Amino acid sequence: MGPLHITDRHELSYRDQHLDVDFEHKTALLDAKPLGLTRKEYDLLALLVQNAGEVVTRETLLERVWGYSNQIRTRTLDVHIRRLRKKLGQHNSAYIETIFSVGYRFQPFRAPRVVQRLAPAMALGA
Amino acid sequence: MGPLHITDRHELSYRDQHLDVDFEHKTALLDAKPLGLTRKEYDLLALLVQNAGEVVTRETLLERVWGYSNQIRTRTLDVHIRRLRKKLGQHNSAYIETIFSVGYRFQPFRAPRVVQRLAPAMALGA
DNA sequence: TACACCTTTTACAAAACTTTTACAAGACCC
DNA sequence: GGGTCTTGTAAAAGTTTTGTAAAAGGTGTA
Repeated sequence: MGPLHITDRHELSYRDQHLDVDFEHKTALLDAKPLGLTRKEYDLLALLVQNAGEVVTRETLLERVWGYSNQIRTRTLDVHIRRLRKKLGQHNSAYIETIFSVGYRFQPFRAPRVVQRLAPAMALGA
Repeated sequence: MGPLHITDRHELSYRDQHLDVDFEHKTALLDAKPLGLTRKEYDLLALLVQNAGEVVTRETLLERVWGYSNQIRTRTLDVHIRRLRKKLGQHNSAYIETIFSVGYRFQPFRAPRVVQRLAPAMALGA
């Protein structure tokens, strides 16, 4: 049906302290209660969650969730992001970050923020 | 002998005791915390860092980061340098040198040399 | 058809970012 | 020191991107 085929990672679900996304059944729970996402909202959240910790560009989102080729000017992504955040309630801003002029990034709840660990310094006097 | 060995090669990242620049993800960490650079700030820092130890002329910076041809009079480079330095915090002046009338130079962090005093010079009230 | 629900667009507000402006401060040369 | 050019800085102005509410459009179903 949808233009979306998520196979980047083969996780069956995502779970953290508050959010629970079941990729098999395409459902999402927040604090154990159904989020009641629409199709597009779910697709959007799923794509972000499956790339948790990494920026997903607007272009990618529009292509994978909407099937839009580039160069299409629309605000529908913004509107869906807004509704997603609304349904995520208190945690919304912690979950979905805006990367200005690039896209959005889903951050796991209270996740370690460091993408790449600092290696033990090669410092002389360390 | 610095931690960085850049010639013409495309390094994936730069790293020293405090600063960590990921050219792939276009992110920068200072003491393991995201630096929160804007696009232009990142581009500017990246270009300087990729030429660490060498002077990058104003002309080059304006051309590569801004796409400005020569002979354009603008202060935007200065302003961006200032904001970069601000975000680099304490280490800013050590990191970004001004080469008067020429340009700027990024210098890899060097651990402050421990001065070996022969006498027990812990004289605070000197 | 009428209705309920979902999606997209529209129009404007707000926020983020960039550039310019104006002047202060510093560097260089005589 | 005085003159001149360059850089530093703060703030204003300008531009672009994102947020938001509401309306309009679309789809499926009873």
